[in-house]
Parts: sequence; structure tokens; C-alpha cells
Amino acid sequence: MAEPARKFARISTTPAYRRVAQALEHQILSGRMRPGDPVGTEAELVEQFGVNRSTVREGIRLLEQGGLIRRDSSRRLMVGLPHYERLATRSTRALILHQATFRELYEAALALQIATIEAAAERVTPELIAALEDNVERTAKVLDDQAAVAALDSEFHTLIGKASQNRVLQLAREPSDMLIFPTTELVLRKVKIGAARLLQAHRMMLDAIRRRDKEAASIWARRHIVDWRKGFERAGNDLDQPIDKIYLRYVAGADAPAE
Amino acid sequence: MAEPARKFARISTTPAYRRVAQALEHQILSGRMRPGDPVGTEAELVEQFGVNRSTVREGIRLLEQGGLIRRDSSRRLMVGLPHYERLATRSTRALILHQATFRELYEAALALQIATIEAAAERVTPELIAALEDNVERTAKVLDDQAAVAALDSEFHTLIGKASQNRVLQLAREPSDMLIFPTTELVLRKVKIGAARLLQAHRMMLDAIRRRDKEAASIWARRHIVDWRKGFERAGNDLDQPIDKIYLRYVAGADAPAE
DNA sequence: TTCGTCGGATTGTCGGACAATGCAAAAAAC
DNA sequence: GTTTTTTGCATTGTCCGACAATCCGACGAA
Repeated sequence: MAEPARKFARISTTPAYRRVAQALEHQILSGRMRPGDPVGTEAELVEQFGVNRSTVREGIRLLEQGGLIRRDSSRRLMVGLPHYERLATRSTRALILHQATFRELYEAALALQIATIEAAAERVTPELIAALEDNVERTAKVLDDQAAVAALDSEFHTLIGKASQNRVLQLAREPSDMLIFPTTELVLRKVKIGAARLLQAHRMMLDAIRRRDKEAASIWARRHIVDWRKGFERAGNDLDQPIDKIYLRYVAGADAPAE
Repeated sequence: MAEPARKFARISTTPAYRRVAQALEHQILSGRMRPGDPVGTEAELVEQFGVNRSTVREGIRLLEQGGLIRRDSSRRLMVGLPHYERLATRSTRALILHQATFRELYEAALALQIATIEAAAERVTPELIAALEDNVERTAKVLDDQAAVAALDSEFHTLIGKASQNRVLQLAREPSDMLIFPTTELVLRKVKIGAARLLQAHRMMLDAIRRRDKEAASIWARRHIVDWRKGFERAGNDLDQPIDKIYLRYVAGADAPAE
């Protein structure tokens, strides 16, 4: 049979639920709806879009997962401000599924932490210095408790991130941080002097930041992460193994379906 | 008034549609379902979970947006491998909504590009060298066409990313790349010798990578990005302005709802 | 003022329905 | 027997209507 002589362009038939999502997203990104604004009830959206409530609800789910739309204490819809954490967990999952290795994490963490601490040395505020000092003090007190030290280590680096006042760097760092920090505790258990070295590194970094000494801060940050790598390897782990083996228990959220 | 003495944990009642999504996600992340596997029809999921089809569909939407579940050419569901691009656009949006500035982008890009090119110098393959050479040649041919040069510049950096063989770095870079590259064309229009400088930088980076000379690669990468910044400022832009003004048109996808 | 109670509004879930479309098996043509 | 066409079934997208659970504000009682 002869070709139907393609006279017409392919008609794009985007499902209605997706168009609902796109319309809402556009409103939000263009600034016409701002974070915190109420989105309106499902019934209102039904009326505005002229589609069924089921369709509206499917569209809402699309945005809800991304954090662009949230529900407040009651269950009303409002425009949300997607926080990095949520994005980070998504990225984290992607890295796991792509079977990224610890070496890749290490390399990225090295570059990002150094850049972050240099920015922090430039722009740190007195409040954050105080918070960092407090963190270091608390770390010194619980030096025998590996879990506590690991948690404080994570907090320390989060504070450095805040001090950097660079949201792009923070965003870029979060996936690797989320995957590396849970191993700190394991490393500390294996390497006995690890906690003391960690504390010293934190002290030196804090001191360098306080003096706005980018170079010293950078050197100690590097040393700190190299220490992590050495500990990781000494704990019997292979830097080239994919991360998924270790992390599933950390990222897999829920369990049973409805029953 | 006395404190209510919080004795009870907040009672959490997760909606069924979300539990459906969590159950599927858990299956995927744990590896019991692998990318490419069919998820099954909606009817099957209805039967397995014992909930209504509408509920199943809402749960699917939650995952569909994140790329964890896709639909193939027909519309059947299958496990997807969320690609970085999708994550990057989400992160990009977050940065816009958080009103990040170009200075933050610049700082992050500097650190990330340097780390990437150093990794690339270590691990580049002959195929990628060939691809990079091809890219540079094509750039030399269209030096007067700013749009073409900008596109090739973006491609060049993507290739460097591939050569680094570090998915964590690539993932970390994408948001800032996506926001910076669209400005390259603007910069090239304003700064006449920009294209020539860009080409020279690419040549030197390629040469350094080929020689596995991390130091030279790093130096030229830095120079390259500093050039971008200078051009950006010379074009009359303020590095401390939030990025949203310029980028809405790039990231806002669709417009009209159903009518 | 504080505390129950009530009713309206809204969301979560359900069941059923139907058109459009893709896929595969059955039927027809060679 | 192989190729093409047709037919039928399965599946998704969309709609409708319904109801329980919950939240919220108002109203009245203690």
C-alpha cells in the first residue's frame, strides 16, 4: 500500500494529568505563585482545568513527589520550596542504581569539600563560628562514642556548608555527603585513633576559618578526607566497589505495602 | 499554661497511594526489580496491593516523575534508570526558587570543572580523545557563529565529564552547567575575541589531557572559567544577581493547561 | 473562658464505566 | 507455506458518582 503521504505533523497528545502538572509548575516557576501560597482545593482545580478530580489528583502527585507542592498540617495544598535534602535523596538513589563506586565519591567529595571550606573561610559569620566551636567542644566530650562522633562530624560539615553561603556547592555536595557520612562510624570503629584525628582536623579547620586562612583550611580539609579514605581501606573495604551493597539499608525508606 | 508533656509520638497514617509508591521503590532499590524489568499492568498491581486502581495510579505518578518508573513505546510500565538530566532540571529549579546567584554558580563550577578535568586527564580513553578532537575541529570551523560555538562548548565539557569516568562529579556538575552554559552565547556576543579564547582554551585542555598532564589541564580549565566570568561581567551583568531573571525562559517547559 | 458538639468542607478511597490505542492471534490473500 | 489484513482483547486515560475519615470553624453549654 502506498505511503499515506505524511501531510500532517504528529499530533502530540500529552495526557491531561501531565498537562495539569505542567500548568501548575509553570505558574510556580514563573513566580505567579510563590512558596507558601495556597494552591486551592482539588474541587477548584477541577473547575479551573475542566478535568475530572482523579485527573487533577494524578497531576498533583507528579509535583508532590518533587516537593514543588506540599500539604500543610491539614491536608490542603500549598506551593512548596523543594529542599535540597529531597533532591539529594533522589540523586543518591540514582547513584546507587548507576552503581557508582566509592572512588568516585571520594574524588568528588575531595574537590567539593575543599571548595566549600575555602568559600567558608571567606564568608563565615560569627554565629557560625560559634556553632562550629560548640560542635568541636561537643565532639571532644564524646570521643569514645563512635556513633556520636560520626553524627557530629556530619553536623560539622553541614555547618561549613552553611558558612560557605554557596547554595550551589551545598546542593552539589549533598549526594556524596549523604553516601560518605554513614561510613564514618564504620571507619571509626575500625581505626581506633580515628576519632582523635578527626577532632584534630576539625580543630585545625575551624582555626583556619576563623583566621580566614583559605590555604590552611584547604590543606586540613584535604587531609581530613584522605584520612577517611585510608580508614575506609584499612577497614577492609575496596574503594572500587559499588556503593549499593552498603547503603540499601540507609536509603530504602519504607517496607510493607498495604495489606 | 503548662507544657502538654509530649508523651505520645505523632501518629502517622501514610496514605495508601504513598505506600504503593514506597513498596515499588523498595523493590527497585533493593534490586529485586532491575531497570528494564516490566512492572506489570495496573490491574496486576491492583490485585497485588489490594487497593483501587485510582490509588495505584496515584502511586505510580509519584514514581513516574522521578524517573524510577517509565513507560515504553506502548504505555506499559517498566522500571526506569533515572538519568542525571532529569535530576539536574529538578535541582536547577530548586536553585532558581532559592534565588541562588551567579557568583555561587561560578564558584561551584570552578571547583567542579577542575576536579573533573583532572580525573579526565587520568582516565581518558582513546575514543573520547578522538571525540574531543572532533569537537575542537568543528569549533574552529564555526568560530563566527556564537550559538554554534556555545553549543560545542557545552558538548566539550560534557565529553570531559564522560572522560572523567566519575558519575558523582558529573551529577554534581550538571545543575551548575545547565545554568551557566546558556549564558555562554550571550557572553560571546558581547566579547568579540571570546570565541577565539575559548577555542584556544579547549585546545590546551585537550592537549593537556592527551599528555595526561593534570596540572596543565587544571590551569587551563581555571583560566577558561575565569574567562567566562570576565566576559559575563563585561557584558554588563552583575555576578551577584539571582539567576532567575535570565533563566525562566530556559527551564519553564509548557504553558497552557487543558482547555 | 473553656469545653463538647455539630455541620460543612475537603481529602482519601472505592467501584464502575467507556473511548482510544497497541498488540497478538486469527483469518484471508497470495 | 508465507505474507497481509482483520479482528478481538488487553490496557491505559479519563470520567462519574459515592462514601468514610478528618479538619475546621461556629455554636451553644458548663
